[in-house]
Amino acid sequence: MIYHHVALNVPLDTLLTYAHPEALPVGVRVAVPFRGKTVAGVVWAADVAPEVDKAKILPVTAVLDEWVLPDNWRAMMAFAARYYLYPLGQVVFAALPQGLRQPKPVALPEKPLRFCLSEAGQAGAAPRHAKQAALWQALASGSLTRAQAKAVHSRADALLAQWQQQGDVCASADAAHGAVPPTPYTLNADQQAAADAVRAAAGFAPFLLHGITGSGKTEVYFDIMAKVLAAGRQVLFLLPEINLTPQLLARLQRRFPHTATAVLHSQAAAGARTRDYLRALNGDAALIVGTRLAVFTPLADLGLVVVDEEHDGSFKQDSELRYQARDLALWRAQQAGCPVVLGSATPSLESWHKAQSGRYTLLSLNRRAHAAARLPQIGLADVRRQPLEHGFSARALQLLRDNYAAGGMSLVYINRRGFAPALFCGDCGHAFGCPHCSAKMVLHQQARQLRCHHCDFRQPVPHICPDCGNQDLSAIGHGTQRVEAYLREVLPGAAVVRVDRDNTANKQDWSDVYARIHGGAVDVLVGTQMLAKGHDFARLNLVVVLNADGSLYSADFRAPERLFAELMQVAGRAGRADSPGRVLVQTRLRDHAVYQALKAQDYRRFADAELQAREAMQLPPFAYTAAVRADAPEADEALAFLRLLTEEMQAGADNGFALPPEVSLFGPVPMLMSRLAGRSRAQVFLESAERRALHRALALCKQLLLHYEKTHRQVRWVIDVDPADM
DNA sequence: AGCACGCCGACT
DNA sequence: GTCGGCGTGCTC
Repeated sequence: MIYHHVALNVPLDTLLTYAHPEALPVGVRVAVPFRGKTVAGVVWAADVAPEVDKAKILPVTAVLDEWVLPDNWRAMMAFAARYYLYPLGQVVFAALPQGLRQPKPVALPEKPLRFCLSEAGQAGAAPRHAKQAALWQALASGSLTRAQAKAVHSRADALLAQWQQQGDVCASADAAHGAVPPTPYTLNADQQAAADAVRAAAGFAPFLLHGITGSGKTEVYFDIMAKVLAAGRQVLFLLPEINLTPQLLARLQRRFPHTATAVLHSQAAAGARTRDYLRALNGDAALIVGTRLAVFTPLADLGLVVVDEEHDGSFKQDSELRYQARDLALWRAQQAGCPVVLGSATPSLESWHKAQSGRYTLLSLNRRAHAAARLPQIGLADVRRQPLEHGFSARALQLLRDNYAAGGMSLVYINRRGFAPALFCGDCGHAFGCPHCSAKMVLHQQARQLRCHHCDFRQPVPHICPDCGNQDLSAIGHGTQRVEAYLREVLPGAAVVRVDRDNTANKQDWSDVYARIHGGAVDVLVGTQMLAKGHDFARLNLVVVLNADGSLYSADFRAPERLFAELMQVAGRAGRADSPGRVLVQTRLRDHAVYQALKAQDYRRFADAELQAREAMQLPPFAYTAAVRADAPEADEALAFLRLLTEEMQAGADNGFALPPEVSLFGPVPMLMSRLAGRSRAQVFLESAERRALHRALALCKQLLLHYEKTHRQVRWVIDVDPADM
């Protein structure tokens, strides 16, 4: 019997050992018995010396597949497990699509047939019928898969069969790489320089593409991708969920019509995801486009990585395996020895710092791609001493009225759902908090409910104060619903549409609203973050931002960075076509660096000032950080649990758990939201200028956590490496 | 994570 | 006497 280490989907830090008559290839999926059930596993090592009693070792039930997960993919899994201190088996299963997590065989998808014109076909004449001629033309310019042909002509199946029989069309069963047509547009000088720099790169080469909104980053990506695809290599293209729209996919399809494309994101159907995953593994897909989870796709021959909107928070997974897809994408590019392009109008300070210090090559697009499109004018309304009408300054109202009168479309941006963010007793000051969280309940007028936006607890709106019996309860502050109601009042006749999670829960709702906006049937949009990203609204020429300051009062040092990126993005919604837009931001902190840089639309100024402050405080990117978080049902229980850990590490005595001298430890402290969904929460912060020292400290933390969790079974804990927020 | 094993209170 | 509470430990 040969012994094998097998990775299973269990929270164990060791691999389990199984026996098989012959040595199995590493990376092959197997079915194995585990606790009386049959589960899937991935062979990690063959011919190992068993560390456990041989009598306990069970035989492999079945070898599932004829293909294996490649070595470079397994190396990434091992890296992620080490870096994020997460059990290897669970990393492996987090990286597999649902269809490969079950102990069932899965065959590689058949190589899609590609159709092209035969010599006879090329010599012959195109059909007269216009639609048929279009398909014929498409076949003449390069090979098409069945699906691609169908996109050109709905009855492509029958036509292909007919033409094949006539000998005009032939089919072949390979080539993920069809012909890459020449670039259909002309890059401007900045775009060309950026594309040339990446095209000239050999081996691992990281680039930061900083391009203002509308500067045409996508055309630069496409131009670079064209070269790599034409060379027959694979491209991994990552983007935030919100940007992975049918519009973008259609654009890719138009630009690379003959390239086999895999689309990987959480919304994709399970079967399609497994199929695309395996096509990428097998080299049958050349372009792999997707959200953060696509970074785990096994790839046969990676030649380029692109991360669009690299600053976007959605690249960080905030549960289970807490990975940062942008960082893993860089690791993959390094492993594959290929260029990686990170693109953004407002890069993360981590990436900007690396570009400034020369570790990344900075590429800048400083002009809007369409010369006619001018940058929006951004103004600040100081609302410190102004009386506000339902949250609006007089200037904001005037702009909205004028724009409506002139037939423009406006966006009122407010980062609060609901009617009012809080309900108070006018007499005794009682505030209605969530019974399960340390947060105020939000008033939802239409639903006649108080709702907690953190745990979704709901209760009917009370009419009397539970403390003093007073009936004078007042709603404080403004949410989207209240703003919407007020705008209908002051702009009679205007079509006011609210877009937030409450009324746009599903895709259908959104596409309905989207269609109305594009049909020109909307005068004023009221919305939250949902509206900030991804979509262009041609008529939109005025953006009013209410009450943006909130996050700047928070203790999170990344709040200004995020607010700046968010406001730049919202501002970019205004006037993207041919008329310059106007933006008015209401603030009580007009002198804050965020607003001054926003007004000047000067990312560099903001980033450089912010980096100076970060350096002075020894915060990221000048230090590496990690958080150890715990939660438990009882108040202070999480705090007490983490104290066990920190006391051991700071005891001074050499108990084997002493904190390395290069690492600073802060806490434990209750989390900002100290109670969530009925559990108390606390965290410890670790920080070091040296990554290795930080990881040594985390390894000690993990040992202690595994030890103490045995006697504190109600406590749950997580280690978050490079946490995104505090 | 699950799931079985085990050692103490309230029931037939 | 037993049924079952969930503390403890293990999974190849």
